[in-house]
Amino acid sequence: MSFDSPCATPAANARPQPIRIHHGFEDSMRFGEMCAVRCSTCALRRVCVPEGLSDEDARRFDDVPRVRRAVRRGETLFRAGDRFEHIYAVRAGSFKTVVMHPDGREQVTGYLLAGELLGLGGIAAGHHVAEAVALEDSQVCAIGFPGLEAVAGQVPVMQRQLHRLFAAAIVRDQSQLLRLGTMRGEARLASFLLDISARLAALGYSPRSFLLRMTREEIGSYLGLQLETVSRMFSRLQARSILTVRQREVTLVDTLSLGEMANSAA
Amino acid sequence: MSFDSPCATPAANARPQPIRIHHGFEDSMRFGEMCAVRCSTCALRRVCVPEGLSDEDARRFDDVPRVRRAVRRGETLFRAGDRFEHIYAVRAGSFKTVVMHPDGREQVTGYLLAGELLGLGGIAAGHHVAEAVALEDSQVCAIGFPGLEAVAGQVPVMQRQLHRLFAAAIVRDQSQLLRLGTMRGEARLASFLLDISARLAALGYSPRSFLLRMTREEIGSYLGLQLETVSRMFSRLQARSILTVRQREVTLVDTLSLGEMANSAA
DNA sequence: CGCCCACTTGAACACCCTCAAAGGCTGTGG
DNA sequence: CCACAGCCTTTGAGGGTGTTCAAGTGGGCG
Repeated sequence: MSFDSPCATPAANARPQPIRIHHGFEDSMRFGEMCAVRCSTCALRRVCVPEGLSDEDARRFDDVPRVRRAVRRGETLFRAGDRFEHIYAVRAGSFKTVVMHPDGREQVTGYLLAGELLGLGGIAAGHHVAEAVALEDSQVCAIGFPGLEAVAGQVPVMQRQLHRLFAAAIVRDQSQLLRLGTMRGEARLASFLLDISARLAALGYSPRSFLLRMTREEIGSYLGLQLETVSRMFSRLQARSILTVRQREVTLVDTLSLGEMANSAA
Repeated sequence: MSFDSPCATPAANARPQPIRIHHGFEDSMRFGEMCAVRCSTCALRRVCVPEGLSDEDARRFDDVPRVRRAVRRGETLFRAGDRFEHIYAVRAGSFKTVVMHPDGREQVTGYLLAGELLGLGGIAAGHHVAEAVALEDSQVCAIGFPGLEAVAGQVPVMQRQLHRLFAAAIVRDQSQLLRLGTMRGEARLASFLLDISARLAALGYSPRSFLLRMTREEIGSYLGLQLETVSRMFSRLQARSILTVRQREVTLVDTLSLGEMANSAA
């Protein structure tokens, strides 16, 4: 987990290698490779970086040590107990975060898409408490946290953005708590699908048809259900013509009914 | 929700009024009253404020606009939709945070004790998403967030502490997600009680015997259970001599068994 | 004292889990 | 290219946990 790639020096620039990453990023890189990058040319700039940075501030932000890193599907970005040094911005692909129970059971606590931040919880104790696993071939920006803090201290608008992203993580967790605490299985799934749909839409993808990157078991863990229950719910929703499922490909048909289910008391 | 109390000018100091606040703080104040305070004399300093501040930094921190405020039991500190302006540090007493569902149901998402921060999620959207309600007569420090950010930008150790407190909120939420996602009702209650016990111990209170400040209904909402189920679980644990309950007064007897329950798969 | 609210306890039922079996998809190696 | 293994997914049946509805008790406060 150390950044010893020959490419990881701040001055170096990515030398693209023709390996396709999903989600249509124009540039690509070898897996395991890590390259210095600049945010000013990043497609996700409007998600990560605050609007209206002055040229000088933007330059200062680009000076934060930061490397891009490709993570293959199933690989872990960090594990519980790893020393906290970086936060990670998902650049392409998707991740799950998993918390381990003392007895070995796992709980999926997060499902992260492009533009979202990973690993923030690690600041509390100086080491990560969760594990982050790529759900597909993905890319992240690893941002050295001390450097980021230093810049945030000098550029108020950066600091504000950092805090907003912290808060966004808290709000995400809270809405997940709402799901687990008050909803029936069916409503949890409906709400989960609508949430993903909205987040994909915000990234410019189709909110109607998408590929789930988690297995039934992972979705179940995330929603506090068993994998069989998740499967049954999908079948039931399809039988009611509310959506169509084929393996992990979901197409929302009746978004209104889905919304009612997510918000209904029963 | 504006700070227009005559006492709320930065220079003024508290004029104690003999109203008792639980949890044994030496100084007290009238309810609804808001007074400027300094952290350097606060009993919770070691929880809120980082260790080893230089004198100069400590002075700068004390300059952050900040007022103490007494909140009577049942009163709300902020509501969902309120503009986000302050974060609140619990000084004495306890709070719950509640998220409202579109259909009117409520979900208790947090149970906050002295030294913990309230309202952080509001930064994300500029307004609060949850509601905070005092569970007993309590006191908070209301800290103007822009001012806090300004000081954090100048004093790295303050900034680090702020981030740590952010992260602590995330970690708290994650462990609650673990509870709701993987545990049976009984294990949830056991884990909840142990969590409270540990947090009270950290504040110097007895970890063995304490007063729950939430009703069965609120505990149930927090744990994703019905109030009847919570009541039954308490009765069952008492029948097994693992604890004793009388209304809201709980005494943990067999902490080992409680821990096993919280960590067991079944 | 009496009201109200919180809490307790019981019984029937619903939801979801557990166990089990079978079919489908994917990737690997022959 | 096919065969096979392994995992993911679906579906069924039965049982357990927690919910819902209902009634009754107890404590706190006016």
